[in-house]
Amino acid sequence: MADLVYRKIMRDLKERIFNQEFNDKKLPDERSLSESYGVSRSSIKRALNVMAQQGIIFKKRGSGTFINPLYLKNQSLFNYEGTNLGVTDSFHLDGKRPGIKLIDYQVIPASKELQQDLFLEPDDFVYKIKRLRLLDDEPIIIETGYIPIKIMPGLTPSVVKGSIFNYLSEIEGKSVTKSFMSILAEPSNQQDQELLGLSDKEPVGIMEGIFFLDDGTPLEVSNMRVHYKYLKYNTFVSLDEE
Amino acid sequence: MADLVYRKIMRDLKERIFNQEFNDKKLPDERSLSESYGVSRSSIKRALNVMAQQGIIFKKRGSGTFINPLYLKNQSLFNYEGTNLGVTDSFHLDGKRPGIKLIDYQVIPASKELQQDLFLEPDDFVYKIKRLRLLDDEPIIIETGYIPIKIMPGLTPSVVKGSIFNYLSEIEGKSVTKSFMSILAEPSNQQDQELLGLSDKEPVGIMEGIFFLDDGTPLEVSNMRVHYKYLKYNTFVSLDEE
DNA sequence: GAGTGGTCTAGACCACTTC
DNA sequence: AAGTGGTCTAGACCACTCT
Repeated sequence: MADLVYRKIMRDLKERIFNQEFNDKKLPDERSLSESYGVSRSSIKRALNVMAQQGIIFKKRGSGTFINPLYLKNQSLFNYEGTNLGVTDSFHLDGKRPGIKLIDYQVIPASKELQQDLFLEPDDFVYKIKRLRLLDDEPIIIETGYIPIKIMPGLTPSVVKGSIFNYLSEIEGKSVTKSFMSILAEPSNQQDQELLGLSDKEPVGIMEGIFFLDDGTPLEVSNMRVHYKYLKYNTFVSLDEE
Repeated sequence: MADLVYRKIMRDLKERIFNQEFNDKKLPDERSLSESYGVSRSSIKRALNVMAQQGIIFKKRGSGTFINPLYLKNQSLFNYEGTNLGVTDSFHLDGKRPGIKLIDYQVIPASKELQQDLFLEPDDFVYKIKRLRLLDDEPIIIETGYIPIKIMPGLTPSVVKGSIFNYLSEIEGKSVTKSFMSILAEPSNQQDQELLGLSDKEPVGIMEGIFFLDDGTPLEVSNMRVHYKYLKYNTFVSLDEE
């Protein structure tokens, strides 16, 4: 995976950009890069395309390829890219210690809506998993997730106290790489206020969506009510399609 | 632009998917598609890659290419993709009539922070444009934007009452295709409550970020305080890099 | 006109899944 | 072993920018 030609070139170019090797903010043209790396122009293009999509560089037909000055000044922004899929993963920030408190865990019949979203039959069952996520013992997210039992028949309360996505990839070799998400905000309700320690004037952010396995199977419907101070969704949007 | 081979194929495949032509949720293999469309396999791959990135299909090495069932059931979701760049554009929803009320419009020296974000010199000036955006006369967004005068020397109050991005593309032939955005939420302040008609328990969503021209020039720093009922940011996230 | 990125082709070979 | 997607190459030709 990591030894693909175009990935090696990406890594190297990022490194060189970081080291200010191209001080006029302009990269060498594709044909030169192709020659100096000893690879085809297509592979160079592929590397550059991915980097352009990540916002690291801009390509301008007829004149060249340029470094996004923001990337130099604020590289940390670019680490949020593609953004938080797993939640445990995205909040390791600031050296704080993440924690999970299990609030509710049961197996229930899938509702109509869950049947739709997870592509289940009327007699299928799902785990309902409600957890409180903490950062240095401070509660920040109330997370309610629904996972079909037929996808994870071996799910146990002890697994649920950790990262389900990590369990999936380490133990079952399945990986979660795609999701639909909606992000919105609401006044906090009483439960939010109790569990997250909010006043009645403080809101929650809501991230709800569906997570998919890499083969397209919908894995989980998730609803996260986030302490508003911890809701920050960073994204780089490109309207090109490729 | 619209007559590229891989785009034609994308359009046609989407059409055929929509018409349920592939009722087993499986697309023909790439080599067959290549032959039946009379194009190279690379062009097929390109079309399929873009569609996979959009979440319309899933590719599974060794077994085939499959339609995301959510796309069939809920195609509307996929129209939000890449998501709101221009703001006027993204709120035409529901047949409501968008409006703009100009609150403040002046030219000021660029602050340190603006100099950083917009790559300006210490003696550069920016327009400060504060507008209230309406939907059917109901206020929904307080938008404060900063644009360097040297990029748009001809900006006038009358332009500012409409879509600046449309003006740019129609009159000056420049297009805005990329942005960094952060999305968060906060309790509303007094001005939010007055302008957006909120109670003190109702929050605002905040979308702040930088818009870029397609050549990489930063065009605008924008801060939008959104009535919480209208904040809904939909996104399809893929952790693959391409 | 020279330089640079964009699109497309044709084909070799690899990696994974399924039978 | 056959089928299917993934990576990579080499090269042709087009479209835009610069001067």
